[in-house]
Formats: sequence, structure tokens, C-alpha cells
Amino acid sequence: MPTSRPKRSYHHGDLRRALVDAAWQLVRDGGLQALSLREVARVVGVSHAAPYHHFPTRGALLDALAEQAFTGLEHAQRVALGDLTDGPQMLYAIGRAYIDFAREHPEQVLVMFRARAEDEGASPASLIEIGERAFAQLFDVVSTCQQQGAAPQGDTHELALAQWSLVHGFAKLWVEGPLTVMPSYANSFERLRDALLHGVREGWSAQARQTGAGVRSEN
Amino acid sequence: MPTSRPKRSYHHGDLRRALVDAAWQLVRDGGLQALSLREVARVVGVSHAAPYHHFPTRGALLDALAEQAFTGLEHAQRVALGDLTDGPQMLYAIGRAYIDFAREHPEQVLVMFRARAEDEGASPASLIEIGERAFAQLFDVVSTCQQQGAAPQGDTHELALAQWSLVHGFAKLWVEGPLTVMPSYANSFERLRDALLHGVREGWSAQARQTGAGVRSEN
DNA sequence: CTCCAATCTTGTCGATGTCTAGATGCTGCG
DNA sequence: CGCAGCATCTAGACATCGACAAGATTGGAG
Repeated sequence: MPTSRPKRSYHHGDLRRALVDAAWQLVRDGGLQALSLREVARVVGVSHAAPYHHFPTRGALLDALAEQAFTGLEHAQRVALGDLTDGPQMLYAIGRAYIDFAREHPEQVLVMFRARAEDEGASPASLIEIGERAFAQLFDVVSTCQQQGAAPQGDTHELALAQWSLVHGFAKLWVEGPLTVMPSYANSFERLRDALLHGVREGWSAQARQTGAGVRSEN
Repeated sequence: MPTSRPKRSYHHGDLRRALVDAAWQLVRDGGLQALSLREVARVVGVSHAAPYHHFPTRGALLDALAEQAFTGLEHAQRVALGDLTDGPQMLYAIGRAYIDFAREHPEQVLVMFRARAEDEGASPASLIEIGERAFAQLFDVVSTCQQQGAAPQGDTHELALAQWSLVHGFAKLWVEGPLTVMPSYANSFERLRDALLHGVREGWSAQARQTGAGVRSEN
């Protein structure tokens, strides 16, 4: 669907947004390969060189998409956390938000982590920064868990990275296909996701109860 | 492996292998984008259409690469396991093999999990099968851990998938870039890897000691 | 109202994936 | 030994793509 803007003759008026919208549609339908600047221009109804006045290269358009996607992920995580205060609950919520985001918007995951897979060009600083911001949310949750005695007392960076790896790996395995073609796993998304997330909670609290003295979570 | 076949005239003699080798080199140097059938042909020294007599499409060449890569991963995991019999040691060994394989051969990881990222075409059955074989090694290790009381007694599929997700996620985060650009993590590969793997071992055994009665690992 | 700069178009170049037709030479059969 | 079939390789062509250059158009600052 084109934008609701009335079609102007020569100057589009909101071409940049229209290009981004069309680009998402293309990636959604046919993957990264299906995204070409010329096709985007064709969908929007402008000439094949028009996009170059808004994105100097194809990679720049993809970077813009990635920035949108990271923003969306951060928002999804913030919504999922809501006003929770219990560490394990927050950990489950943010992990589930990450995984569900990936399942519901696989094309956004494709775009977010395309870094070395496609271009070898370095990502712009703004993109790196917003990615780190999304991860910082997880870091804070893990830190909260530690403070509440629901996680081992080790290096928070290591713990947070472990949780990120777990959740990211599951999401990627699902999005990229391997899990969807293995009969043992294909039709059990919710069950596997919750087993994963609850496993972490129990593993961490079991460790915390053994090694750590001090505060306890009420779980 | 008889590779040296000096037939240079019209029929190459071992063109398929030469194409695959050249393809690896290209992906190693410039990522998936740098792999073009024409460039491969150019490197090998044949005409631009010659590869089509061995790979019906670009994706077919990538599938062949992926098959090689999965075989290599399976081999690396088998070597790492060696004749270990202690569950936790096996779990560490196979996880470390996976992660190190990804770090040492990032281009192979790119090719292995390119599924939906590039082509939307379904992977051939042979590729799926060999991927499952590599995962089956992990499944067996997890099962061994359970039998030795070094892991919770739940569904082995869920546990194995959790371990796969963890290790795969870490490997992907490293290979795809996010970790290498975050200053908190960039220069600590071995430390983070071992923290990750030991964390699983301790989490699982802590859970097993609490919930499970029965066998114990000597760790 | 004028004029400039941003925006958009047309035209072009080199590169790529894939198809078709034709050239070449290995190999098995007489 | 010779020859014919067939897999292999080459040459050419077409559509598409990213990217650049030069010209057309227009909104808005002065």
C-alpha cells in the first residue's frame, strides 16, 4: 500500500519513508535477496535512481531498516518488562520478548544481524549504539536478578552475555530454519521457548542457593 | 584425495573440486556477497558458464559448501570428544568445539546457516540430514550427562536444544559482529567462552543435585 | 518574484545469474 | 583401431542490478 500522501507530480514529498516501507515489504516477502533499490523504486513509483538521493547505497537502506528494527526490539522489551520488579519474572519477560519478536518479525532479525553476512562494511555508529541500548536492558535485568539472589554472583557481563547467547541462539535457530525442518522440534515453539527460559531461571537460582549466601527470591 | 589432475586443455578433469575450493577462498576473503559464479570461474580459469555443468545454480554451489562445512563441524566435534566418558567434560568439549569452529572458520558458519537469509529455496535433504547428524552428537552428550546425574532429568530434547541455542548464539554473536564491536566483550573470547560453558555445567549439576536423586558425577 | 539547491528523471556502464547453441574431447562399443 | 555418443566446456545473449553523471523540475529562502 502506498502512503496516503496525494501523489505529487515530480517531488514525492515523503519518499524516504515510502522507500523504507516498501523495502520492509520486499524483505518480508522474499528475504534479503529480494531487496533491490530498483525494485523498491518501482514499487513506490519513482525512477530507478531516485532512492540514491535518500540512501547513498543499498547498504545504507539496510542500515536504516536495521535501526528501525532495533528500535522495535527495544520497545518490545520495554513493554514486556512493564513494571515488573521480580528478577526472574523480568528475565523471563525480556527473554520471551526477544524470542517472540524474532518469531513474529523474522525479516527484522535478518536485517539486524546482517553485518558480516552480507556487507563487510562496518556498521555506522548510530546503529551500534542503539543495538547496545537494547542489550543494556538485558544487562540491567540480569543485574537485578543478582541483587535479588536469583542468579549466581559472578561477573554480570558474563551472565548477561550467556542469557543473550541463549535467547539469540534459539531465535536464530528458529528464524534461520534449522529448527523448523527438524521433526522433533518443528511444532513446539511455545513449549521449547518456555522450557528454555524456565531452565535458565531454575539453573541460576539453583546455583545461587548453593554458592551464594544472602538474599533469596520469593520464587 | 587425488586433487592434482593436470589436465589443462579443454576438459578440466576436476573442475568441481576446483570450483568449490575457489568458492571457499572468495567467501573467506569477502563474505557471501563476494561469491559469484563468474568470479569463481575466472579464478579457476574456465569460461563463465562452465560452473553450470556442476552446479545448476549459485545456491547449489552454496549448498555444496554448506555440506562440506557441516561435515567439518561434525569432525571437529568428534575429535574434541575423543574418548571422553565424563558427561560434563564431554559437554564442555563439544560446546567448545562448536564455538571454536565458528571462530576459526567464520565463513563456514556463514554458509551453513544461510538458509532463509539468502535464498528462500529449501535446502536439499542431504544437507538437512548431515546437519541433524552434527546435532545428534550433542544430543547424545546431553543424554550421557543426564544418565550420570550431571543434568536435570527433563526432556532430553529440550536440554539439548538449550545447549545448542546457547553455543550457537554465542558463536553467531561473535561471528556476525555484535560482540566484536562492544568494548566490554571484544577482547575476551576465551574467558567468555569458558564462563559460558562452565556456567551451564554448574547450573545443570546444581539443578540435578536439588531435584534429582540417583547417580552422581565424580566432578 | 527570482534564483538556488534539493529532489527526481533519463541515460549509461560494468557486473552478475541464467539460458541456448555450438565446440571439444573422453570413452565405450563395434 | 576407429567411430559415435555424451559429458564437458566455450561463446554469446538477455534481463536485472548497483552505481554514477548530467539534465529537468520544483519548493522555498531571500
